[in-house]
Amino acid sequence: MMMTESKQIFVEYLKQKNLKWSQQREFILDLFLTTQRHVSTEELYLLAVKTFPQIGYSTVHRTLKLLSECGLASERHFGDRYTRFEKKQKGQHHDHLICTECGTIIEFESNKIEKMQENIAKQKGFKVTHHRLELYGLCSHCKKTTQI
Amino acid sequence: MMMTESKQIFVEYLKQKNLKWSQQREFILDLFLTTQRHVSTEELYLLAVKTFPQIGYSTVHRTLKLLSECGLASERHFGDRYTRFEKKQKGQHHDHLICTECGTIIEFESNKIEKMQENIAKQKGFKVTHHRLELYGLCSHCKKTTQI
DNA sequence: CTTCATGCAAACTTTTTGCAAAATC
DNA sequence: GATTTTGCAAAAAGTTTGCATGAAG
Repeated sequence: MMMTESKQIFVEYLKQKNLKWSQQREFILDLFLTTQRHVSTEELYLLAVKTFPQIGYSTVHRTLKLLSECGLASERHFGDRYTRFEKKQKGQHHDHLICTECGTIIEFESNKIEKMQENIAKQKGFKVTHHRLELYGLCSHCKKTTQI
Repeated sequence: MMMTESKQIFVEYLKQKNLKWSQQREFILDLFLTTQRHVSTEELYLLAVKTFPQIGYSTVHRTLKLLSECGLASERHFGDRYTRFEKKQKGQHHDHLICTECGTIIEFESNKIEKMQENIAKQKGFKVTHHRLELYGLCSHCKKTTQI
């Protein structure tokens, strides 16, 4: 079995909780790691079925929940009503640019903005633990094609 | 009938769409305007029932949708699975500080941050139409009480 | 008196759960 | 062999819709 760092974390988490390693769990983890960042359960399920036809929706769903629990994924909501799962790499925070036309999601980070956020929070007496910043608009491609 | 500016906008919108003014619609608009900013349909319905016992959930829901359509409200998702409705005042944009302990939501705005967002978007070729910035953490009150 | 809104209940959508059969330890 | 997982189907949780009745224009 190929043992990436993520897989080790997952295996370790399962062991610690007296849960079992399974073909499906390994398959879903691998698939999740190779997809674009922001999949819904539905999307990952549809992908999974292609190479693992008998797999169940709930298995995918429960595995994604497990991945969230052990810190490999985090759940996000981008305005539609799907829960999306994002890969979480240790210490790597980023924000999102989202194209409202084609759905493209680009990641970015800005220390300057984060500093300012801290300042604002301090003014209001808040201690920030995390944040979310999303810029919605048209990507370079859609900007051209939707011009009249 | 007391005619606030919001009410005029709503009445105008209904007229234009050949829809009717009704007791319920007026009541729900008034109630919505006097609540804290971020109510879900459920929350507003429960409030409404207190003084208008026979009112229906779907009436509340449909009225909130109408308010969104005519620009008096906008739909938001804050991570839980409720859709929340926020009052929208013309030209007034703001972001949110959210206490993860007690749920308090404080609004703020920062032109500096918005300028920086524009810069970043420009670098990536994006044309930003709107954005959302949420800072999660502990408010001044909860910061104290959760300290060990 | 015609058309639209209401309130109910039922349908939908997405997420979650119960359970018998199967896989893991 | 005992215990957990799986995949199904059914339940939950939130949102949306169809329809007979009642209100608005």
